Amino acid sequence: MPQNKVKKRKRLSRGEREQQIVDEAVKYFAEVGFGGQTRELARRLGISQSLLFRYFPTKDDIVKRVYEEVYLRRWKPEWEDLLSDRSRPLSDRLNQFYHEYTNAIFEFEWVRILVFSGIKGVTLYQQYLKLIHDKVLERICTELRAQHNFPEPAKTPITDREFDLAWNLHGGIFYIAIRKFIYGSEKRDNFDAAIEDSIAVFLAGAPTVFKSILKK
Amino acid sequence: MPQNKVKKRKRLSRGEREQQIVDEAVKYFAEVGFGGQTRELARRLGISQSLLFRYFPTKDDIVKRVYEEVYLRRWKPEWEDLLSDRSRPLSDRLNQFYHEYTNAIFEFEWVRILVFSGIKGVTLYQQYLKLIHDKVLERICTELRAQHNFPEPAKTPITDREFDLAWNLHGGIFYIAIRKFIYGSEKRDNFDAAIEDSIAVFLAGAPTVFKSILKK
DNA sequence: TATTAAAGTGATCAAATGATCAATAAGGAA
DNA sequence: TTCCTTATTGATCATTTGATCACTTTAATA
Repeated sequence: MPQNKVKKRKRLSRGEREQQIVDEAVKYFAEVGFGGQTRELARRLGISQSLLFRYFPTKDDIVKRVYEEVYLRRWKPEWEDLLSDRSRPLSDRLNQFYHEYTNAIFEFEWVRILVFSGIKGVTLYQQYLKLIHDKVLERICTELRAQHNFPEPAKTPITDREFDLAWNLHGGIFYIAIRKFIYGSEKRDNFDAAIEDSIAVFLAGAPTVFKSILKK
Repeated sequence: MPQNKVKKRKRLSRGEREQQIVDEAVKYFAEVGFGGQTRELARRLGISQSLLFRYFPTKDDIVKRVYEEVYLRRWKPEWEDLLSDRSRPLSDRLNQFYHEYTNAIFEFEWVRILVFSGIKGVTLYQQYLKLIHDKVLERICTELRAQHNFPEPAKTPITDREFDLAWNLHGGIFYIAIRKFIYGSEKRDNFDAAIEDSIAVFLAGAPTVFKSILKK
């Protein structure tokens, strides 16, 4: 009878092992928060705790790496073009963007790491908010103006109030993820209908308010 | 020259000391999260660390008490009547409600404890979301129907899609607080204008979507 | 097969941290 | 003033936990 195959599974290459550690760290910290212990992380990986410190000088370095892993790789640059593609109705573009965006983002690990990072006072998420501001909201406001023949942003810069409205749409959608993954109070999995409706309300209601904002 | 007045300030009554501990715990944990240490909390209170355990058996009991302290005492029952008061325009009612609500809620301690509690898996916040659902969103949907002569909820129950729209409004507003107190990316203090505009968009856009939801 | 660079481990340290308890002292009652 | 309840404290325990290091084992290479 052959040896039970429980042992002798070590000696990965530097790169492989490192990636394996990072992947498991993302899952683990998303589950328990960044207070999780290195021993438990090592146990889940099936390696000794000391090995972690061969790959990362301190626990904090693991945490930082987890941030990077989670924040990067999700944003698709083509979304920026999508939002600005005036050959299609704005409604279509917004629906496609938020459909794809929430598919990429509405995920247990991502949302929880995101919220935890805010608590740790990390600035990475602020950068992420800036990305949303610059690449999404700014475009939404611009396109909405174009659709209704309001002045271009080059002439009349987008006001705080316009950005606030776009934030309200975006925040309302993101708040679904918070209810689901942070508070566990939302049981559904598909939010396409909710998102479609939110966009419809926004497109039906925003022009009126934009108009009152933009008239001198 | 009299003794430096640094000492001899102890022996409060049971009730006073307990309240003092709770108040400081709210501030402290809101600042650093529930990973904060009992020694530091005691230091801020100017008492010995061991005294904390005379008032609370474990640190976790302090944490639980902090939850209660933060969640209760903020909700004003008169808001429920306010939202249903059909002698006033719905727009006025919503504006007054969200003005008062955000004034009561948009506070460093409250928002952060709220988010932390989600992370600790505590059910208290789920109760809070249920409160919002039952006392706020349900009323908003009902009033919006009434304003546009749609069927009453007693006849046709409010649908998920209608609740989703109300959540979008509410979540968008609450997301302002998250940006401000969790991520520190929002520097302003007054959000009345942003809230007014969000409500205006909702009231202008929602009826159309409600109509398409409610027609068979 | 022998060599060797480096992946991996177990033992252990040191600091942090929740909790306990015997001793102290404040301050109201007698 | 004296007594006595109890609020308060300092010392200390027991665990947890991040980090270190000398030693072991793997597997590519000559």
